[in-house]
Amino acid sequence: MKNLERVQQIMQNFDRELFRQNLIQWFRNEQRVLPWRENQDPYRVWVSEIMLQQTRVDTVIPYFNNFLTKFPTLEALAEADEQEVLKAWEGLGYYSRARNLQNAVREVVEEYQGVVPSEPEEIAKLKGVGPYTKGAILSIAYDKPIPAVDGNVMRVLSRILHVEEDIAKASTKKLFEELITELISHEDPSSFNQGLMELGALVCTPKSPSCLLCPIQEQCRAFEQGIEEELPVKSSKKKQKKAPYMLLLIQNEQGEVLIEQRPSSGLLASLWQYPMLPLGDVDRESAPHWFYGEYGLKIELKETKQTIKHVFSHLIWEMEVVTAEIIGGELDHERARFVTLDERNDYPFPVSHQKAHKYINS
DNA sequence: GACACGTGGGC
DNA sequence: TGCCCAAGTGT
Repeated sequence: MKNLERVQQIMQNFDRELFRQNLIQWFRNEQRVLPWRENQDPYRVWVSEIMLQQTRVDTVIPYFNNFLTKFPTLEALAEADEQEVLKAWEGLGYYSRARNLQNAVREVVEEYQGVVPSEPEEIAKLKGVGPYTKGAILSIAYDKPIPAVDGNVMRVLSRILHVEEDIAKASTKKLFEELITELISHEDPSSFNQGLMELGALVCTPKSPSCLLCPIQEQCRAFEQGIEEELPVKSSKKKQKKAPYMLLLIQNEQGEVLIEQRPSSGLLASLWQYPMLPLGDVDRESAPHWFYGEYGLKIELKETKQTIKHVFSHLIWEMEVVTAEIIGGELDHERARFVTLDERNDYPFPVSHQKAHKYINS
């Protein structure tokens, strides 16, 4: 069935105006006080929407406040060093968001005279601004009736309208965008979009939704049938692959520790870490030889500490932490350097390697 | 369409 | 413990 046809089928006998009124009224009364809701500044809305991608509100709040203090304007962010931006993002995860945001902000400053574009076609070209973020910024900052479909919206609407399509599929997201296009309030698209998300966050939660408190209860098809817990339908993801490493803690005579910068693309791009070698590629016995070839330093393995386990969304690192002593050679590596423990604090580290900090002798 | 891309919290 | 999740995007 074509989407348009499916949309008509779903929307049959659904009172859109009642839905809009109840949702918007509820949002105006019940919305949380959040730092990015102080005003409609497109820059603030933009930063918040990027940070909130796949990330909880409670986690984002302190990062948002710190980020806006360090980079209060588009211009301030455009002029900042990338490393400084990554440091402000340290611990938030999905670090390409930070680099894409800064790139896009630089483009707005250079190509749009520092004004965040209010046209869908223009804002959609910016790096890191996908269909969701486009709709969120345009509706919240510019009051434009554009859909902003995230996980909340799909969950809430799948229940209210009884949609059984798998929300893990991209095609289902398109279906919801078309549904929202039919449903969205043109009077207050900002409260409508935010209301849908707020409802998903506060009432129509993934587990044990609070249907008795729901402003849309009388219109909810899932509640009517008592199947709210069965929706939305979502196919499960596969589990992570394990990747074993040896992580090396190496200090020179001054007590400085060896760190290196990760490649500028891929996992944890441009962040810093302790040298780490993939076990399996290299075994424990040949590790010093491998290390000499890579870094130009002759080392001797000393003490084996604990193994750090770090779970990512798609893989698991198991890092055996080993201290090593320098017995010769000279550091010869593009992206590696010795730093004092104080200096180390200025470098953005992924959480996985922050876990190794405590094994350093200081 | 499928997979890479982080982290911390809840049960 | 392990799995699911939380305001997605890029390739």
